[in-house]
Amino acid sequence: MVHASNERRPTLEAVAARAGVSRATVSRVVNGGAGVRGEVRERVRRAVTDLGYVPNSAARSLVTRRTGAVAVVIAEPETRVFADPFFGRQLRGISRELSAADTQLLLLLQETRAGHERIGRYLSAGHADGVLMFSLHRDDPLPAMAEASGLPTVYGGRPGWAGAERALYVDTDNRDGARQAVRHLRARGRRRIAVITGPLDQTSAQDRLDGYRDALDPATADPRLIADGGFTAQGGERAMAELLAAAPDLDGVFVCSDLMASGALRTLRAHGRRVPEDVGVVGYDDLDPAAWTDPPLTTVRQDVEEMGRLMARLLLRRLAAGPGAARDEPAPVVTPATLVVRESG
Amino acid sequence: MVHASNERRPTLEAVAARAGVSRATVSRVVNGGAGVRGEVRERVRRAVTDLGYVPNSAARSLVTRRTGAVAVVIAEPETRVFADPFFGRQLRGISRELSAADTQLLLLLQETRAGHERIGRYLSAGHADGVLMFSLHRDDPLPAMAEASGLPTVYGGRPGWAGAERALYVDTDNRDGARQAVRHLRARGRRRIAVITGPLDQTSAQDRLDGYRDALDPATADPRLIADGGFTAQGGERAMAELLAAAPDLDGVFVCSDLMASGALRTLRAHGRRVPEDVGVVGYDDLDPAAWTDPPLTTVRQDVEEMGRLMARLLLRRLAAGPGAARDEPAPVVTPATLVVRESG
DNA sequence: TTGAAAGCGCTAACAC
DNA sequence: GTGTTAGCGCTTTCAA
Repeated sequence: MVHASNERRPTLEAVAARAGVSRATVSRVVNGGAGVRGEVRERVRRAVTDLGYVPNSAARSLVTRRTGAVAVVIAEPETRVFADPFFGRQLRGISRELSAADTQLLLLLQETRAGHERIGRYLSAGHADGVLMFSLHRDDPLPAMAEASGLPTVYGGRPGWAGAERALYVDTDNRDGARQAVRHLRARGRRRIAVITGPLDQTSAQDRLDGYRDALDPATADPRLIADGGFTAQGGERAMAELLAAAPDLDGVFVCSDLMASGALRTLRAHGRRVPEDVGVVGYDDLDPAAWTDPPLTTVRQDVEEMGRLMARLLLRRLAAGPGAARDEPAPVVTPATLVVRESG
Repeated sequence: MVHASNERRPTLEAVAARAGVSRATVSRVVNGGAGVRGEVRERVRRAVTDLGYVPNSAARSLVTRRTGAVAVVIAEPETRVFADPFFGRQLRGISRELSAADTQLLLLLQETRAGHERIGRYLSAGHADGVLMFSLHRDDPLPAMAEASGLPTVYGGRPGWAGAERALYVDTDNRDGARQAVRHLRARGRRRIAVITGPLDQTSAQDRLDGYRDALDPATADPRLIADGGFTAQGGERAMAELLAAAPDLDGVFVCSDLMASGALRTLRAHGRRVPEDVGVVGYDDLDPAAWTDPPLTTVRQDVEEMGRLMARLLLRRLAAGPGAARDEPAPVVTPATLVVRESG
């Protein structure tokens, strides 16, 4: 049944009238039908279908204090969100897990600098039951918004800001992944290994840099071998150019995301450096770009979709437990990283 | 002021008590403060701040029948959404326009085949005041969901399904853009011009194919010169390979999206065809990939972000007008397409 | 198993 | 200007 936009949608009342029962009974049927005689239940169901009744969510959540929705807040400028397959993959994992639990995903984009204000209000206004946030920077105002809203929150990536000790999060072992990457380059005989990092106010970027340092031969450490690529393809392109200028003799580079690595490969080709003959390249993520690059990228695999799934699962568990449940409290999860050897290094 | 998750958020009542006024007065202040004495207004504002009061949206929209939110429904598998910069750009335009109107953007992803059911329910449940949809296919069930919800809806791209005559939409002149592309190739002396299309159950893809046919020398038309690239980079790669196999003598190709063109260029390079010397390539979109390709891509520019803006503006106008307002009814918008000549063809 | 009634937090007449 | 009051559509005791 279709409703013109100017006629009001049917209410419980209307369904009740049509089925010849009370509102309470209709409500029971709509919410599963427990404790209602089979025959009556069928009658009500028919009335619901006939009228095209859909419960009004505002009314419902006013009394239940539940919305059945989870907000995913994205702070990055949308350009990055939609350019980096990382976000899409993580979101897919989240989306799959939430819809399995019949929970709606609300994607909130913060596009202006002051946009976190709006997002804070939105969360505090009770539009969602919980919050998922990822790719946060050190002084991001969003965690405070989530905190103020009082909503259960799960972070993607270990939080780096002060006071986040008790925060719930899902991350991979970035430091270990980076170590594997650099050890691999060394094992292949590379002696002068550079790194292209992400923005260092993100823990994932910092952790990978730390791992690089861990695995490097201390004798070869050199600040000129470090450049920030900002986790974008163009940034990777530029950072690679900077590295080549500052250290023309480099023979290996660990690039902290596949997207940046695709940019770095472009620069290397433009400069006439052969990969892997002249320079060995290892990326990070093992997402689409990795398989497509020329040559195919050796990289560190993290299961991004699974991380999204885990984030959602953690949050759903928190929500199911209720606010007071101290026992069976979920804990942060750190997933492993694995080196995937292809042809670039 | 921060609220622990187990204590209830303050209500109007609480603010009223603290400020020593009635709920109605607080409500007035919260909604702009018209008709309230300055002194009282200040007192109330202080109470609001002290208590960290944020209006409960469920209660509010229950009575106002407004949510202050607009749903953007995305039907494509998320992989495509997050791989094609087209979506991101359009979304950015939408996002900018909506936030200027203090309207929240809700991104709804349909990830399972049956996901439209959930989305239909969500829309009908009154979570949003209006709907934005784009990139629809001919037999997509989503428009029917929007229709059934009774919410004002604006489409991105001319609707192709039956009964959409009165639908409101924003599009570019795809057919004309395609004509420009092909005419350009012909003007550069190309005689055997192929086309890589999008999925032909989308009007944008069909219109571009029609434009290709319009501008082609009828004598050179040949079904072997047409391949479907599905609007993905991998699809473009594959389609280009098919074309080269079926028509090795082709000397030009019009690729109906930049993303597919990036794939096509890879294939051409792999097959040893020089661009533009051996084969001229023209893309469509003029988004990021165009500038990055090697060689830089000649393409047809459409202002995707502006199209997003226009979609939002159209919807907001509809919403402001109210359901009954027949006069000043907004009409579909078709924006122009312009050829941007670079080096690929 | 079903119904009556209270009330979630807010806005909007209407009265003062 | 400000307060009183009646719902918005739903769930949920509590009685029957």
